[in-house]
Amino acid sequence: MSIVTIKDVAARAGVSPKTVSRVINGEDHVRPEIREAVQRVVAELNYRPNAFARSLSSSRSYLLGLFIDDPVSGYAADVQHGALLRCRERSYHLVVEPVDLHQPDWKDHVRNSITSLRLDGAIVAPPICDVAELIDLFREADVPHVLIAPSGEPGGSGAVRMDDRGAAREMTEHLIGLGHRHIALVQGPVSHSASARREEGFRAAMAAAGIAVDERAVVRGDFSFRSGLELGEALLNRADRPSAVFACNDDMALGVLITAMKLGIAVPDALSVAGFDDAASSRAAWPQITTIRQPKAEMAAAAVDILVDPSFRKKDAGSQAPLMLPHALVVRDSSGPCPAA
Amino acid sequence: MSIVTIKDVAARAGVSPKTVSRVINGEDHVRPEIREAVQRVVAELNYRPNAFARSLSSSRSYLLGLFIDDPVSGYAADVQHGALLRCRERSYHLVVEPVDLHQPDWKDHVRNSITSLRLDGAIVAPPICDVAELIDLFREADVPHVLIAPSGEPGGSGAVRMDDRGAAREMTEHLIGLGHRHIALVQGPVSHSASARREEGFRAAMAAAGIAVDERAVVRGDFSFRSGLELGEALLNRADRPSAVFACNDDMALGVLITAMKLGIAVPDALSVAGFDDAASSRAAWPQITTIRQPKAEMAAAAVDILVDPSFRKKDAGSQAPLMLPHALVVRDSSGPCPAA
DNA sequence: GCAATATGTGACAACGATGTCAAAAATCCT
DNA sequence: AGGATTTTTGACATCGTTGTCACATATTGC
Repeated sequence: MSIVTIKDVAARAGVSPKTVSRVINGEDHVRPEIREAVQRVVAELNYRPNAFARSLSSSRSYLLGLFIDDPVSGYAADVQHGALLRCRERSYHLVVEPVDLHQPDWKDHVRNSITSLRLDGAIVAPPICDVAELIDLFREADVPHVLIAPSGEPGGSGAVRMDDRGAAREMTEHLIGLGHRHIALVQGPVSHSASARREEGFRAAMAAAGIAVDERAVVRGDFSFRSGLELGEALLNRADRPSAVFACNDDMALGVLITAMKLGIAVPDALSVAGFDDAASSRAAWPQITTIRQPKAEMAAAAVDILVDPSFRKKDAGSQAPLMLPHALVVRDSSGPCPAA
Repeated sequence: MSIVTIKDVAARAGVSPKTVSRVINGEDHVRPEIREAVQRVVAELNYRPNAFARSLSSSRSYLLGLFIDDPVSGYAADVQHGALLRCRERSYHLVVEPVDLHQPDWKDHVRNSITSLRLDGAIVAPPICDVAELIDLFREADVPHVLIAPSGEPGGSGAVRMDDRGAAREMTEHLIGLGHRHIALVQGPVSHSASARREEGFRAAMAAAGIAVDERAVVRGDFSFRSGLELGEALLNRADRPSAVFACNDDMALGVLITAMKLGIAVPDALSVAGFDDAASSRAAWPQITTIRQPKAEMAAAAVDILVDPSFRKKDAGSQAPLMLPHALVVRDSSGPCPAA
């Protein structure tokens, strides 16, 4: 027989299905000897509970949804991997749901996966963790959800984040410490709320060092390689070009780096470039890019923990402070002493 | 009431649940007027069938598994995205399952998802689509499965592939057409069966042009950026260095490109570099890398189609010829005329 | 107009687990 | 020892859908 059911196990072990169920789910009130006997039979028969039957009957789905804007990005891949492995440890499953806000029916897709799959919880990645319309969908359906690096205080939602402000400040201090005074900032898009926090950190560090920010050297990209290319060109062709560029993600930093290369500006000798994210591209560049390591996988794993942890399911969920995970400054070869200094 | 069941719809429409079921599943034998009436009620009540109940009852799970070696790679992301979107169109769901052959219990994980989730089908990405032990797991469980770009003729399994041999041949011909005679080949790892086919294509083109292959310039990497870096260094430091390097994937091509840059060798003026894959890195490099566009998302989508198509479920599944999807030569800036020519 | 066939429709029993609750067994008290 | 607990166990209903099969209603052919 190909498919082993709980009844088969029960029959073989000489107990009722319910008792087998108890053993499987690690519940109390089973005599140790019986528990062992059942476990032996489970192993013998190689029995695996049918996830659907279990979900149907228990009204828990053992399914978590990961809602992502752009599932092809490296950021998404890291987040997904972190969530996936933790789900596996907890014997949950993960369903990845791309959310394309440009499509008119994106809400239907989300509602569909919520109700049809009866998700036990949702993880919402940036930048869509800041889309109120989306979050409301989870609220309405009463689905516990954790936001990764959201903008504000997420009332009623769980949240996991890193200290974007502090990290940007550290990076800026690193550049200042190398003697740089004229530092450009390549901002991220307004839609990513982390952008604003990184800018804050940058300005805080500059202010603390008593350096005035050159406002014409604070420009805004869209986190794409291409925008880094374009903004780098604008920035580096100026007569009084900055001696360092801090880009708010690695793809843009790479764009700046390559522009410098095209223009014959040596990095890091004539120009320092810093990124943010520790994406694969920052290591596959030459020179390798100094950056901030974001705990992407760790944040996702923590989000899984929060959702799976029964204590989170209580009513006072929203009152818990957002979990803050540590980042790290990764100094590589694209940043060096200021030539003028 | 928060949860709408099929009974609610049936009651409101004045028919039996079974009839509603028929409408939902697009079955025959429902009078058009009734069908419409039911559909109206479904829309009104915003009813979504409970996926678990449906699966339990019908013994179809509407779930496909995607088995991937390294879920963080860009290749995986593209494959996953292609599969995901097609699944959505077909109203299936996708479960991503990382398979880490280094972990002793990888088989358990796979078996677990097969039996516990009752997968309707499996998609197996390279390189693990060539792992017989894994494929046997699907055979034993009688799970329809489609391999993406497998090595040999997959007896009993479905397959979707591209013409690696032809593509490599085209790329080599492109280089030869630019006047190159001394062309290096940076091979992929033996574990990736596509590697061998790409080498074949390379040799075929060279032979057809009557050019002898410099065997010392045929080296093997592991598809990583780092290996491209190292092999590039070995290749380009030789006295009689090749005028063109054809790397079997973009990451390695990027490694070669960056080595050339370090050594002060101008690309494409003094050296042409070609890649394979059309990964993001090939576009985020400078100069942008000439490469082969692999139909990654398309292969994945086709795999979904095959699995969902009932005709595939018939016994003669294996007899169908593997589906071949078109690639494209993408000429960008890293390849140019041979300087010596 | 009356069999013989199609075509709709619904009752009912699965699917394989868990929740509830009551019965049975073991343990604890004087 | 015997009643009061506590712990362990299983019968049975249930989750929300679909498969099966029988029935009711149209359609066809002669």
